[in-house]
Amino acid sequence: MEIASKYDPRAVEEKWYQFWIDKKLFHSEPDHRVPYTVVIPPPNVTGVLHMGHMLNNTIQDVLVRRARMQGKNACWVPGTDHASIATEAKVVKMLAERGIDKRSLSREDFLKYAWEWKEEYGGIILKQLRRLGASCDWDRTAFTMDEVRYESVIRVFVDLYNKGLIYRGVRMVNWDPQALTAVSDEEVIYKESRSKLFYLRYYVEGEDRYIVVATTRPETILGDTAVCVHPEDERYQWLKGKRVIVPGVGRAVPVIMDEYVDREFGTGALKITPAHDINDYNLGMKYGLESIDIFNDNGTLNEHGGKYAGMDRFACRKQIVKDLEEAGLIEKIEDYTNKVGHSERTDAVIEPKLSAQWFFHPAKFKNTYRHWLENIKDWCISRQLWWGQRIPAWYLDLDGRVETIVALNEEEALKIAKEKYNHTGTLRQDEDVLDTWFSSWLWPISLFDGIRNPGNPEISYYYPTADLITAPDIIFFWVARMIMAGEEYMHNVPFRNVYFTGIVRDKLGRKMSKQLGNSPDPIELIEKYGADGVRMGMLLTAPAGNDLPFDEAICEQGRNFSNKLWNALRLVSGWQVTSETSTTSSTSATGTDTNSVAVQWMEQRMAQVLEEIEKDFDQYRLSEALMASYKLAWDDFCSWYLEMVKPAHGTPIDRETYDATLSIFSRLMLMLHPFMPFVTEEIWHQLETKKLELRTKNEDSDEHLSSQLLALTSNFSIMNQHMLTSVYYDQRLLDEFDTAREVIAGVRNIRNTRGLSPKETLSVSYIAKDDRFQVSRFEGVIRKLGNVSDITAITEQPAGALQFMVGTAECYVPMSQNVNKEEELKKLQEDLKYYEGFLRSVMAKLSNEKFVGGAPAPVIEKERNKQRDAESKIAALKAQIEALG
RNA sequence: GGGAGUAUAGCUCAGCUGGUUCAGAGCGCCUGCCUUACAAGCAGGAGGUCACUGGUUCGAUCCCUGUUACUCCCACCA
Repeated sequence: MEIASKYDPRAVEEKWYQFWIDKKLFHSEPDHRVPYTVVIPPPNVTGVLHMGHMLNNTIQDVLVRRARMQGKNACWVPGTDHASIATEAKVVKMLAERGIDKRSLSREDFLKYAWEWKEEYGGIILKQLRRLGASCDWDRTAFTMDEVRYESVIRVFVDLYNKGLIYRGVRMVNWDPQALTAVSDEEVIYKESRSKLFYLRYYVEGEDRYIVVATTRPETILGDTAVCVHPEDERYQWLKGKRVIVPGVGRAVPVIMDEYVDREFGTGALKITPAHDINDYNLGMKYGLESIDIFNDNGTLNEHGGKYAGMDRFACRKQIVKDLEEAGLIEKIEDYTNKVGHSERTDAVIEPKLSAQWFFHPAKFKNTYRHWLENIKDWCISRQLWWGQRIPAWYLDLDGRVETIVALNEEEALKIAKEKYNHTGTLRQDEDVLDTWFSSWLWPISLFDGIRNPGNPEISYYYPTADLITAPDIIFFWVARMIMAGEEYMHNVPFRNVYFTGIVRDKLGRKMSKQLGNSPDPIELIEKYGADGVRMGMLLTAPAGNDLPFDEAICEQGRNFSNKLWNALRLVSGWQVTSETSTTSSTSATGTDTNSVAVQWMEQRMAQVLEEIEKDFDQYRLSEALMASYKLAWDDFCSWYLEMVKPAHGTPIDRETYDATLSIFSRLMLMLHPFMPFVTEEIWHQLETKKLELRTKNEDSDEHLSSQLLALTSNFSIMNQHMLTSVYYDQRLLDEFDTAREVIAGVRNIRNTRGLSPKETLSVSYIAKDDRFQVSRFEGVIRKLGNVSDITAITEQPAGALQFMVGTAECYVPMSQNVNKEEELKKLQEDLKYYEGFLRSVMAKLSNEKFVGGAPAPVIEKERNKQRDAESKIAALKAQIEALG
């Protein structure tokens, strides 16, 4: 048996992933089984794998693999998102690097470049997922802009338009001056920032008096069309009906009065710039104010900026402040902290801007999502980009007015134009594309072609999906909208459960991000610790819903665990098996009795843990389930079971125990497989091969048959074996083992503290106070693992022995040499003190009449038991102290 | 400004309907070991006023009041 002592994940992982792919084990087709569907939250097509994806996809894979092993028809559909803003930005950048200006290209040429880019870099993230072991059905890989998804989006747009849920209108939108597009409210992130509050003087027209107005954005005075005060504000009553001069601009604007103004803030006077602030816009509408847009799309000042035209908005702010100061129009400047909206995608400061956009009106879903969407607002779904689904709206200029035609394609649009307006010329299609979320909200439906082809066998079978695993920060972007689409088009929500993962943070609690550079490269981690190790690291730090402070050390723990399993395989593989059957074997005193009780115990223990794990999975407590499996494998199986049945050096193991061991080991691999797919597949195969070799060898079957069987085994995979289910287990046997374990630990502790060699055989005697102390079944185990020659029940405590307690039983280890009286006494005294204190607290309860009167009988009985146990321990300790002293 | 959550060992977290799974786990730490599967290992061990305060109760980590600290979501007052 030449097996390396260090497990090498690399070759194993490559081999088995290819095997799974070759055998098409991830592929799913509708059949008679119960479906278990998961759709991947599609990552950006341009993205690379980061730790958030690792977590998210590991969880999905665990659930999918487990469901598959439970006999469900598991279907995990992968795909990517076209991410219009992010991708278009990257393509623009790439073109710029090649010296090409986007504006010099036609839409078609630009899209050609974009597709090229997508083909080249688009697959990366999905390839990386393979390294993680993700068992996605790659044959179903989708893209939000592929034919099915593109058409689905267009159909939905047309349909919603016809239902009156989509409209085009001029509204104040969040403008991203870097990406040059509108973004939705959800895509604006407000960040606290230190800024200044400028107090500006607005002189009253034709008078020397002035009013002071506070603003954080002095450059917007160029677009001022009014000043507003509270109608009941005593300070400003004299301004009623007057006009004031916008400082530095010279324009006279009216003073209006509205309750909107907060009298406490600033000076209680507010300047109104309807084109550049949503609240000002509303006031402008109310009072019929003029709206002066002073910005170009890229955030520079336009012709309304006068001498500032062409300047960037922030440069302009500086300059205008300087100019106003020189003109004596600034009263004062204060430091001020406020929140400034930034674009989620580009981080540019958002500029409120008036423009014509398309909106989706979700009011009809208000009741359904009251708890999520208290203040539901219309969703701006158009984006001023080329990369994405182009809005299927065509415009027709008819004698000065514009008619809008929404249709599936140009041909349809032309037909409508002809029928409705008797127009036969060309039409102008809307230049904008749809928000990416407008395609992702259809994902669970469009993946199965349920939009274009309602009621098809796939959508009927796979929808609704089982679990959606996603991050909580896209509840509004994505989850809520998917539910809306599901109800609108499938009359059913798209998933049964939503599992919200935590946010991956670094050790300092900071969110992992590219800018901070605090995110490890997942692929490097996999190279270092193996995919199984990294998966385990992710899962152990991620109790459901919590943020996970990621620490590489836990991947190391995962790697070590793989190695531990690997070495257990090495051990078991090396054992020689007796040719005779176990019943006639009489190899040693600690032989088959010990082994058979060991097997019994391990079986019970597995059943017990299996029950735990099932409960954990029911509650999606994956890290608990993994931890329970980890302890079962490491502590119970390796540290206890294997040590119990391990044959003495150079001696063989009996056949029955060996078979049982292989079987237990193999089943352990099944339990662990969803968490650690690679190492378990490898070990499982080796174990199955071993089993088969053994069987065919022993039964004298012909070699041809056995090689055929072997070939067959090599075609099997652990991943579609049947997952174990919990069965009845014998709690009493488990309890007895725990007693034996404590005896062994007691003996080992004595060795450790007294510096005795593990090779020196000791003997143990005990005084049991009641039948809770049962060691007969596990005597052989105690002998073997404690290196104890004999275990004797006695009634009198022996002289010159060291002592420890297991429950209420006193255990003694007679010493040949003299024991250190001082030290032993000290130990005993400490114990005595503890139990006396314990007894006091118990007695305090029992002598409290209110307790005895008020507590239920079982509780009182428990207290009485505590009292009895404590008293007997105290008596025993006193006797020992007496004997020593 | 509105709402929600969290606070338990050095770290990350379990702890179901108040009382023996009530003070736990993993990692880390300490001590001793290369015991022929594994030093990526083996054996043993130490660590906590369950944030602070008051209350309910025979009894509180658990229920209630308040305080403090942190986190998240929503709104966005110039």
